[in-house]
Amino acid sequence: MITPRFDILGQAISDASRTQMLCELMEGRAYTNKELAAAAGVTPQTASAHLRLLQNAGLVVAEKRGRCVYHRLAGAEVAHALEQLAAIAPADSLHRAQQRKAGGLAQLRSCYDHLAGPLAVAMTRALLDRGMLVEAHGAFRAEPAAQWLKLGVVLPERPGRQPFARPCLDWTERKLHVAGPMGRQILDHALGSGWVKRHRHKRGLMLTAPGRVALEQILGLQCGTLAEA
Amino acid sequence: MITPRFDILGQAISDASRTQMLCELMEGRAYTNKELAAAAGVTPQTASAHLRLLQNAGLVVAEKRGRCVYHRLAGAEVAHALEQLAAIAPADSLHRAQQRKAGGLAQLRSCYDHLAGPLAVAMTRALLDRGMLVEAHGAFRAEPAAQWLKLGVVLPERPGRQPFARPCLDWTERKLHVAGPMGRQILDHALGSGWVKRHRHKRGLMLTAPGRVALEQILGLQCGTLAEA
DNA sequence: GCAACAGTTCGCTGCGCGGCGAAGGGTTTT
DNA sequence: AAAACCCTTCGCCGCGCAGCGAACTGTTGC
Repeated sequence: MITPRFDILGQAISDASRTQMLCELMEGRAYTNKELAAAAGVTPQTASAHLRLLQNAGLVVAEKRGRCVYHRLAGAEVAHALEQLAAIAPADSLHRAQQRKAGGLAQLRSCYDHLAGPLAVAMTRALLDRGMLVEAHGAFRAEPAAQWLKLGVVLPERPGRQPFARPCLDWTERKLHVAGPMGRQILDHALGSGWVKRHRHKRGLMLTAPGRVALEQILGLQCGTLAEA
Repeated sequence: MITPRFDILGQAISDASRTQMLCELMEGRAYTNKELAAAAGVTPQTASAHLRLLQNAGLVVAEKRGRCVYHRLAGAEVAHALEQLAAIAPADSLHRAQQRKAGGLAQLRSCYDHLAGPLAVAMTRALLDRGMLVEAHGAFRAEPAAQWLKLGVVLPERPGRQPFARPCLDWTERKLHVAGPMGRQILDHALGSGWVKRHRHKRGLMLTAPGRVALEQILGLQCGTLAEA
């Protein structure tokens, strides 16, 4: 019988501590063992064992620098597959409720290599409303517009094999936002031009004043209230 | 922290017996407890426990009829997610070698609701070569052609939200073949017109003589040798 | 009614593995 | 050199769970 080794992968994500770590890593940044241990609520030595397992499963890669070891997702395919999985995973209302109570956590965050969170969903909504994006064949097609450059997006000359603007289902909102190369360009540009900044210790991103102005000018987004993260 | 309940899903697919069952179910047919138990190499009572777990995870649904209980995948999303998972799962050469030795097993089979296996890959290859399909944006775009009707495919008037011809990565070959509504239409037509038949006890599909002729006429496929499954 | 069969429930055993404390490399700082 | 720090390895405990045999329910066929 034809059986891909689901079990290795499945075993890797079958544990609550490991899924916590993976969710943390979905931010796209590299994390140390200690950080991930704290995120999962276990001791460093336990986290170490988990990370080795994730490494063996090919989900995570490690890079040693000085006395620290930085862990990150093995690649975009891994992030993509985890997204897909999250899409069919049972939504647990308990978690969502408690994260709302925690106070607008993660209004804006990064999802491996692109923006996510309610604000990213709103941006996508605006792009669709303005006709800059068109949903077709389960993908986003980008229409030529001068606004794209203002968002830091350079449209490709000809369609590539991979989707340029891939829809990604937001974990919290269960709504689509822009991933793929376009999503990456937008995130890069937003970070580079200071529209958003990474929180120092908390997870997630922060929309700056210039960013708020830019999004309002370019997309007509009223995100003043959204930025109170 | 935002954590979808990966763990429930992960636990469901973390066991080798359960993954065996899931792979069996990926054929798209409904199976009894006993059949799945045999496929996984465990006793019926063990399989029963596994199936209840898969049911709770929302991956499988059961339907009682007479004294038999028929189990099937919960839906196309589940099949799709499992495909994605298989794409990043480590390919174990051991299994592939032993299945080759077993004698051309699964030259043609069904992958939930569409054709898969080497022959399906060859068909897709032919469709691409003839320009009936074009790969773009990570999806297949269908070009109008009279041949489509001969394959039982009715092209949609306008692009839908979901991809009409979705590429699906074959587990064994690691090559693309056609899934999505188009894939389903092709499988339905192939079964309806007697081009392929389901094996009585073995897994997989069988290409019939009329089917071989049809594929050669329509797509120029020389699949005489491929059909020896 | 009885036998045969599909499926489930129960109780038990044994392995696997998540978790931590203690101890052992390495690296950076004082 | 010593202290502080990050990470890992080792050994141990305890839970969870896969697996089976035995027994039970429900359905089909004689």
